[in-house]
Amino acid sequence: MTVTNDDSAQYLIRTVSKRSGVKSDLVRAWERRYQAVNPVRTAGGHRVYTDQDIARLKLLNEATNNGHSISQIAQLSLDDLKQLIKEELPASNQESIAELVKTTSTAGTKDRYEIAQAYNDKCYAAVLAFDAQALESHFENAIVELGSEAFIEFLLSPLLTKIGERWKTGELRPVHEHMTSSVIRSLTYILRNNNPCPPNAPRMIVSTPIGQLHELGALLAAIMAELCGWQVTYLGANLPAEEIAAAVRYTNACALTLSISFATEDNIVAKEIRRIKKLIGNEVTLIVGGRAASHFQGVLTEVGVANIQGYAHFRELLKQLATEYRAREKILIN
Amino acid sequence: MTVTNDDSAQYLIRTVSKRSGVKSDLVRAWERRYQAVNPVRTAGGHRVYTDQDIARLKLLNEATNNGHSISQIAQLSLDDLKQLIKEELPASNQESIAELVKTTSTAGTKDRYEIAQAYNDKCYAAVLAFDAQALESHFENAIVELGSEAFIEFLLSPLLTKIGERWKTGELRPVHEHMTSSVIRSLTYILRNNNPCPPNAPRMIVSTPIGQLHELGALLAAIMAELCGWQVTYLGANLPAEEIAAAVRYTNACALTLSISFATEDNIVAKEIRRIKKLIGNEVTLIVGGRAASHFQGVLTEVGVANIQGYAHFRELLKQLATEYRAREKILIN
DNA sequence: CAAACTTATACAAAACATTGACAAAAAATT
DNA sequence: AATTTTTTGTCAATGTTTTGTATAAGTTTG
Repeated sequence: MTVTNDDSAQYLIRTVSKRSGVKSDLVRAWERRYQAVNPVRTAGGHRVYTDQDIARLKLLNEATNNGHSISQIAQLSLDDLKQLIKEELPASNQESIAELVKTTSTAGTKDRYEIAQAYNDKCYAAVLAFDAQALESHFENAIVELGSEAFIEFLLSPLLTKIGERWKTGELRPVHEHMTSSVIRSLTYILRNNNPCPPNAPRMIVSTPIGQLHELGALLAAIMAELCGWQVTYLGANLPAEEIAAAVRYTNACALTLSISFATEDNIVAKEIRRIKKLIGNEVTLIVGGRAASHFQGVLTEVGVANIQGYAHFRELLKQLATEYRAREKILIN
Repeated sequence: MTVTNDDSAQYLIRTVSKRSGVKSDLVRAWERRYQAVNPVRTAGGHRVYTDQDIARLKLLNEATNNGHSISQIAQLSLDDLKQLIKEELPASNQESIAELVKTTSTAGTKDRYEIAQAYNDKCYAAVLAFDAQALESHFENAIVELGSEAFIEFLLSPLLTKIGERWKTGELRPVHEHMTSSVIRSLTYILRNNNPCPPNAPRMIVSTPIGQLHELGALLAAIMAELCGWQVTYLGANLPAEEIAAAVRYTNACALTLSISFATEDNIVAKEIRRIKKLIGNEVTLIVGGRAASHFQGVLTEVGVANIQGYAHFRELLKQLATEYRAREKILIN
């Protein structure tokens, strides 16, 4: 959440002073005498500071209050300053420092997978404990730390698979899945804002056919599609063929993704898929995925639908289709 | 996200000034000096603004009142501005300023109602056109302009009622409701962050009994409860009694709210309510509301549940129960 | 035509910059 | 221990920039 974007927010000296606790005059003196900060200037000459500068001054202030002489520490790096404070204050107000450390700690690509693994354990524990707040909090941190792509590939996708398995063994109840869906649904807001959808994005509908009550797979599909540059309308689970087809019509979608995660012995799902295919026609690409999709292989091949095989496959398909449809759009315009 | 849709541009500078709290002259100055907004012009040269512009100016006003210099923030995106305001709020002795801002820049309740009315029309049009993006955008702007409370009371609540009615007449299809639910679900993230839940908030589960597929009412209840200081776990629609009761147990919730918006002739709902009541016992307060709740008046009185009568009633009950449970908590601690 | 909008220019208060000075505290030297 | 020197926070004087507001003269709108 506390994403420090160097370009986005810049502050004048008054604000910096308020936030860092160092008086304006002193900020200037520290700059003049020891180059403690290097603010850029406006056309008129006013100093303009970044979030990092504020963090720096905050730490410098704390260090000087602890007895360090400003001339000696003014030019230290942010990390060195954090180290300094950490050693000095073992017990007291560490929240602010903890936050500062968090904002600047950048994960190397190497340990991303391990980080995701750790989050995975924490998140699953939160699901098991039915702690929605903890789950949301872990997700938020993970998105910041891993980035949207890695978040989905290394955390969300495996986690949902795990939940699906544990649900079958009876370790988790349906409510666990409902609660998780609810949390993930509200997360889509963050993910969407991290990756704003391009202007000419192709449209997609994501849902679940009637009888399929599990929406985690569909949610994952929707999030992935948005990250691959689609403009997704997510409808939730358990919708009859006519409704899904109506949504496709209304939005002029060029693709429809259905998630099937539960194998039923009746042939309702097969019937629904046939009806949907008939209603949307051949112009709209129908994609079917999910844990139990292969159980209905017969129908899928019958109506000519590729069965999605895992994360990478879906991603590839999404990107390929997106470029394809964008190209077609261009031709139509010209 | 921040698609400036020229079609929706419609306000002249006088209206913009009133709604945003920024004087007309200043609006023009901010545009001239810093390109804070880019209104379209009429044939004659008059500026025409969008809802987004209003939201933008409102945020800019708040930020400058918080000490940010207009030249530094004028070109930030809407999201960055929201972020900025959010970061400022937890800072310590700013209450006085925040209050001043509230009292000076907030539209009166009369104006608010009218503003909400305008948004209501736009939002309903977006629902009818099945335009999820437009709907979300309108909601976001409305939250900035009206504040969370008024947003719910004057916009969300009437809108959902309207949707329910139109659904019955056949003007809207079930998909419309699903799409709307989806948008509102992702909105809960904003609303939750606007009103962070207090540390000792009593817990509540919100859901819909089996057979009740409409979740709009439940969503509204969940959002309202969160704004009244509850820590809500939202489970979505159509859950069997055992699952709901399990969620209550897991979370140690002291209240359970069920929404019933569709009157069925079978007695499944009545049965489910009886079972739920039995499972959760008398320690947990059961609240039942929704358009069709009165249809089941018999069961409700039988198990001793108050039937919610409208927005104000529910709000009162929520606040009263919250203080009650917090008091009980205190006694248990001492 | 009147009300509201436009541009352009002007103006003053608040905030910022620079320079230089000053005194208390800390450190070094005698 | 006493004295000198350095460090460091604060302040004052003076000029510039930023920013909200105001005025004047012309144009658009209903």
